[in-house]
Amino acid sequence: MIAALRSRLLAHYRRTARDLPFRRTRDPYAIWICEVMAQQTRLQTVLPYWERWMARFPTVRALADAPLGDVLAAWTGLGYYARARSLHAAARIVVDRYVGQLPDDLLLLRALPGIGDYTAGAIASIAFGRRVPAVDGNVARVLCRVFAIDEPSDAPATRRQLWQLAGTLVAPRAAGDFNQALMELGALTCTPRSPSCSRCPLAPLCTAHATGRTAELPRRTPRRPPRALTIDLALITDPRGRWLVGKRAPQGRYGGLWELPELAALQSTAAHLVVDNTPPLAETTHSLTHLALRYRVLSAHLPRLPRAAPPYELLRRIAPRALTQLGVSAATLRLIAMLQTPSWTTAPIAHRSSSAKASRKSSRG
DNA sequence: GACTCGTGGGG
DNA sequence: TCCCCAAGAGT
Repeated sequence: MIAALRSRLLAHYRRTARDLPFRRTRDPYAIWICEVMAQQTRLQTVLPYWERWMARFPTVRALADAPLGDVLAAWTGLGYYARARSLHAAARIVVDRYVGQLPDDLLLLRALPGIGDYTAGAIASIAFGRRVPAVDGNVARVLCRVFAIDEPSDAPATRRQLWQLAGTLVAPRAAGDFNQALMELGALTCTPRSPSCSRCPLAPLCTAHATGRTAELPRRTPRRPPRALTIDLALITDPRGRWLVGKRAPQGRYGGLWELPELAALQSTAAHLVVDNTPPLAETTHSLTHLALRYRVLSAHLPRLPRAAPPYELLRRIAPRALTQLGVSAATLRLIAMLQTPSWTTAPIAHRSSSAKASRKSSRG
């Protein structure tokens, strides 16, 4: 069974594997960057970011030497910004402790910030040929179906079981290919809904397929509905057309990124803040996994630059065009575009939601 | 163990 | 339109 699974999977992979740019390198750093970018993010989304990143920060040392602000700017739009902060911190550790060479040991990799069980296994197997498993969402789904695992795939006990199982399956002399093959099978063939069993190399071995249960496996635990949160932002323009912007403290949501300051933060520190009694200049909704944000941009006035106040560690005045070159969130990019686009700002209120496909990809650089 | 942390593609 | 869920990690 194990031998058949390995040989079928590897043969299928070697015949059909996508020609992805990061599969053309064995540079552990390049693979590391790719794996971190791919956390909870589709490969298709990652590709252009990875290409730009490798040109901008070609080596561990280049990354370690760069200011965090440059690193966050390169991450703008990718989400989960703690990944960029961890990557930067880890690069400095690798330079200080390992003379710029990523360690080839699973536990040493696992100890670096931003590298958890999956990423450690992926780097160790793909970049260093170690015989270790790497269980991501794809692998969990494939294994739950092939072995008809009935418990929710994200339950801790199930996850332990899946890692143990994957460990016994990994091909001894082709661990990197084996792990990638399992992931690619989950991404392209054994998909969450309507899997393509007719062209799956594991279908003859798959219990879910044999028993007609591919639709109900893996079992999923229901997700709680997102909490609604309205955040009012201040647009404060000086005579030179610069905007007051804040740099968020490094921890938490959007940590280290720049944005229009939250009204509440300014009110806690600025005595002479005046908020115009007019409709919002722009308004947008922005959905996170567990949060439904609603941003409103209100026109306001402030005679002097206020002290920084949480969640901001810095407040500055800056030209809107320059703001888009700093580390900002996708939501901030969209708000900037709305505030600068005549057809939006001449209307009483500019409305856009994160699901409005027309609002995608503003100008950046 | 339960939460938090982004964004976008696809059904 | 809405919902699901991505080559997860940290607290």
